[in-house]
Amino acid sequence: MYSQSEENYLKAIYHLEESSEKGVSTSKLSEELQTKAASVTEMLKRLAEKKLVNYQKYYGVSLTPEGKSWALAIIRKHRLWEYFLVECLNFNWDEVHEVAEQLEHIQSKKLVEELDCFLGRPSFDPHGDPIPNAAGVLPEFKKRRLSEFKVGDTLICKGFSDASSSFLQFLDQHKIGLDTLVSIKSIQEFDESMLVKVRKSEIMLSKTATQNIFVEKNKESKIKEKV
Amino acid sequence: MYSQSEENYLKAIYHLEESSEKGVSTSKLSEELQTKAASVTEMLKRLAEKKLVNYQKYYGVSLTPEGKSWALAIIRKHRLWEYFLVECLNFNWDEVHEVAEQLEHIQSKKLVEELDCFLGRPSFDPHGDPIPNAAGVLPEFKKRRLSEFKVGDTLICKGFSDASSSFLQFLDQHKIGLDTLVSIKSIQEFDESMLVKVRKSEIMLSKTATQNIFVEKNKESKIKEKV
DNA sequence: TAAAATTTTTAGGCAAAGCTAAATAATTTT
DNA sequence: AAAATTATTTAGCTTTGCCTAAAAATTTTA
Repeated sequence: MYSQSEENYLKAIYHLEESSEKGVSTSKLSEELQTKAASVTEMLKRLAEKKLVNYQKYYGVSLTPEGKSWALAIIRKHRLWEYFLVECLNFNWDEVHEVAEQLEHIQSKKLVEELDCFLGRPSFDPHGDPIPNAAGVLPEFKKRRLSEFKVGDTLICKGFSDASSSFLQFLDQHKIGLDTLVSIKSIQEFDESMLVKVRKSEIMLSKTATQNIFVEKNKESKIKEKV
Repeated sequence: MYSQSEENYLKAIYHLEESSEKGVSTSKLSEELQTKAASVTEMLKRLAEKKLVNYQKYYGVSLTPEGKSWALAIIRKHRLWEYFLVECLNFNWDEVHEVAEQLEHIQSKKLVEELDCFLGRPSFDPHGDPIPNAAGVLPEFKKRRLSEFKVGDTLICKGFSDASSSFLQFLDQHKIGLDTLVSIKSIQEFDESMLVKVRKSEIMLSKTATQNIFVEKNKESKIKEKV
């Protein structure tokens, strides 16, 4: 339907709209996409003709509803593929982006829906970013960091921030990955480090670490609490 | 490394070299790729410069070892993705081609190797076509049709010919799919139809049907025979 | 508020990959 | 063996998406 290049522009505009109050300018886009401003201008004219963006010479650009919904569809694909790569194909979180950039442009409604289903309709990708559903709606609950919880809570790891490879290796060593169960045993007051239980063993996590681990409340553990 | 278009040419040349004794001509290629002969000539010159093909004006084209190995890499990806789509994502055999045409161009060594591993290193795709290994070597044993076997043999379905959708539905109804076990109970002499056992039930298959089902000898059943 | 600085757009090019029409080479027919 | 037919290549044009350099608009600053 649209070219890879056009899709990349839509995605970039979407991300820039999200991450800043002001509108999206030609120069911001050119930096994001690593192209020259002149090329951006040209493309914006083309996208405006296709009614994917509102573009006013010299005054920046915004997505139309059509453009936004297309951007969300690409982001959905990107994040589902990232999830697949980490969950099924043993990729690390810092390796998935490049490949997902390619996979997100594959055109097939059925492919996306079946992949989503195969993966168990995940709500967050391995970086903790929300995955829009087929209708382009983002999950309501926002991502929460392990550092936000208290002693006694049991949580399921649902994502990790882009982090140094040493952090990554640390998690790997302790076999902390997507869907790993973690329960908080104690919290040191002075540095907010946590002693957590993972499977059979107890591990000490610094505040830096707990801020970079995204989690969800464990539904099963709620049941146990009641019993 | 190479563009999608270049890869499609390499693949097309490979297939035409396989399927006919004579060399590959500009017109054959232009028909295969649905482009004009003039465009083919242009591309062949480009591929020759990159040492992917041997090209002699007016006398057709052939792949160099480099070109052949690249073609096999693409075919490997194509068939692995087809296998994935059918096995994991509920695609039917007649739906996979279009999507695999896109997926085969994704560039990532790790992706291909991990996918291969995830799928259990299959030797044949859902159409019964052989999948080259990472070194570009095709599986030795060639595909065999159910119709070639005799009473008492137990076999594993490994592929199905491109067939009518009614054949497809028939197989679906009887839950005959990839890796389904089939054992031959009896063969009618006059029309070579087979009575086969699939799980709990017995099914009658016409010769047309048995010729379109590709199978492999079941290793486990060999063991049972010896016991 | 006018000059300076910055940002954006326009104009003109380039490469990839397709096209049509015309020219040329190869093959077949007479 | 020449003519006719068919296949292939060349030449010139189109679109996409990028580039540089120059021009124009906007914003900042003095």
